[in-house]
Amino acid sequence: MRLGRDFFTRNTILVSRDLLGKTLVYRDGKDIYKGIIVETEAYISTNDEAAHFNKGLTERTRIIDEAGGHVYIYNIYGMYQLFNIVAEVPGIHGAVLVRALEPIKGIEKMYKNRYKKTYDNPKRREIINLTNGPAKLVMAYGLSKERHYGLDLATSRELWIEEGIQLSREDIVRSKRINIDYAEKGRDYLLRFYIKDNPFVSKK
DNA sequence: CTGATGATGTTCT
DNA sequence: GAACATCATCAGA
Repeated sequence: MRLGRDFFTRNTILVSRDLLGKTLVYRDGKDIYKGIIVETEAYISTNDEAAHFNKGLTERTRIIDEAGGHVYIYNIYGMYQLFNIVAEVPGIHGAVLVRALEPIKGIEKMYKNRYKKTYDNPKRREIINLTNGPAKLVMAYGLSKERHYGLDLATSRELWIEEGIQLSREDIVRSKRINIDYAEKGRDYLLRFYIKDNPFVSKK
């Protein structure tokens, strides 16, 4: 069952935590991709200099003003794109960065998207490396800002979130976010969540 | 396994 | 003109 609007229009930090264990589904024509979300980060509207929308919205971030459930994809370092999910009700600004997935379906296609070669007796290392980072999962799924920016996960026919695996409290680890040391306010906030001992988590 | 380095171009000042 | 929510690759151990 797809998650509806009510899941996404809650507090950003709760959405970020509750996204763990859920399934990100992408249907591209006849290809279906599925993966369990194993790592997320929350970016919030107050006192968080790491958030792109900290000083108001721009052309890049405008979708964050919409209702929770919309897709925010942006370019980084000139060569990568990262996938985020808008949270909160319209007018409140918050977003969740999806940092890592555990591939469930469409693995052979992901492999081709990532390595540009056919899937044949892959190494374990290559499978882990498919989706264990925020730009990697975008490449594996074949998502892009041009095609998917602004899609609504609550209603889209090609991209949505489903229930996945059941987690208990002790399966969830909370820590500082990655690579935001430039942010004086916010660098030490515990807004990163990941599934304990999952091999696809990007960093310990 | 770890840590260091270079690639690369959009976005915002 | 600087900054940047990253990754692949390489050297060393």
